[in-house]
Amino acid sequence: VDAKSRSSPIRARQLRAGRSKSVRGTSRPGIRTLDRSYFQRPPAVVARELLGHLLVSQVGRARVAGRIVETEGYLAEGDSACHAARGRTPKTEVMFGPPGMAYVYPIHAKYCFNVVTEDVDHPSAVLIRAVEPIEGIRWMQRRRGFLDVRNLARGPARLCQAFSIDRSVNGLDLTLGQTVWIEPPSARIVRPGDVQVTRRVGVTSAHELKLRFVIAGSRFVSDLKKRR
DNA sequence: TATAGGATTTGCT
DNA sequence: GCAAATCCTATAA
Repeated sequence: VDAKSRSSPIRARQLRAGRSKSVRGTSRPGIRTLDRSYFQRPPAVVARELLGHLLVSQVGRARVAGRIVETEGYLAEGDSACHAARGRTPKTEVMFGPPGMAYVYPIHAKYCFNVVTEDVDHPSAVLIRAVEPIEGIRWMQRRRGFLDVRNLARGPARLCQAFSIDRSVNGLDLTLGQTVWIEPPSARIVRPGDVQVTRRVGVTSAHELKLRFVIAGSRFVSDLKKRR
């Protein structure tokens, strides 16, 4: 890792991702990733549209995938619950960069996975809170230590454990289709009427904002209490 | 160096 | 329903 990449976590991650391409060989012609313009939109829009998309991770031979059923938006302005609201720090650095990058942060000895949205210096993101396991369930069960499919990726930290997402994924370019990426829905399109909008889970401020999006009726959402 | 608190999860009552 | 577990980050001293 040279001096330039050391000064930029994002660049460093890109370099690592580029190197891993030949090692892991996860980039295949068949993979359809979302391009940067998809993420270059307001977090509430991206959060809503990501429902039904496929979150994929591939580490070595372990490929796991799940249908996104719950997301939350975090705004660049007027949102005290957004980490970037406290300013630009090493932790929030990635949010201030280009859209389409992974923002992974540690909390309570666990991790949460976000996608950076909007433009540079406009720090917003979408938290992926839950997916419905679709592929690689055996890998998820091994990583989680639980067999119950319903609890494999129900909740942001559980999801990260099942998908093997940790701090090394922070700053990863999700448009590359390497290690972790998101694919458009192949079937079961989510209709507007199937989307439920509620207050966010767990935040200790900005309770008034309704930025949580769930596929109504899904058994795989993280918070089973009826929120408004 | 110390401390408080967090976009959580789990197990026990 | 409640509280412990667990550890990183930011802030203050």
